[in-house]
Amino acid sequence: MKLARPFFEQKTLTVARELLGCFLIRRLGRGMMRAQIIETEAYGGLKDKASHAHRGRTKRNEVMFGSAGRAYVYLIYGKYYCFNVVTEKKSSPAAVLVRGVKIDGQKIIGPGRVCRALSINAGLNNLDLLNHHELWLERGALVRPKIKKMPRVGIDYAEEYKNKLWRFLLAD
DNA sequence: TATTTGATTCTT
DNA sequence: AGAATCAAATAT
Repeated sequence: MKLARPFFEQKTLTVARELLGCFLIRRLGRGMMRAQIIETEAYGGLKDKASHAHRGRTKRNEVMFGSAGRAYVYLIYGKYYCFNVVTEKKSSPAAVLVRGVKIDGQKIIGPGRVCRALSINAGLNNLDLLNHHELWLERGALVRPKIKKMPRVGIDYAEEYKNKLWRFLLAD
């Protein structure tokens, strides 16, 4: 079942937790890929010094200021793409980064690797995941999975926000 | 206009 | 431990 708007409008930490076990579906021509989300990170609001939205609206991050349920895709280090899902109401810029998935039983760890595996690039930035036939999200199992919390990766500059346990993983 | 940077990954 | 690589953010 496709995830709907109210799901994405929840608090970012809630969405980050509840996306674990859900499926990211990618359709490419005749082919279809089904990726189970196994690792996420929350990037919340204007205060979070690790968030792209921390210093206000820019060309890159403007999607985070839009409606929940859209894709925020950006290029990092000139080489890799990162895929995020926008959360919360329009006035509250926030997103959840998908850091790891499982496709056909194979773990793909790292946001750049996830995008490479699913052919996600900047052309998909700002697409509405609720109303799209090439990329969308579906609910996982109804039972609550066991979840691990950890500090986020690659944000040493984020001062008092760098040790927040806003990284979530499915416990194996 | 010029310089720096980065929610990473791969090679040495 | 260091390099790759570039669009966008920040500094000038």
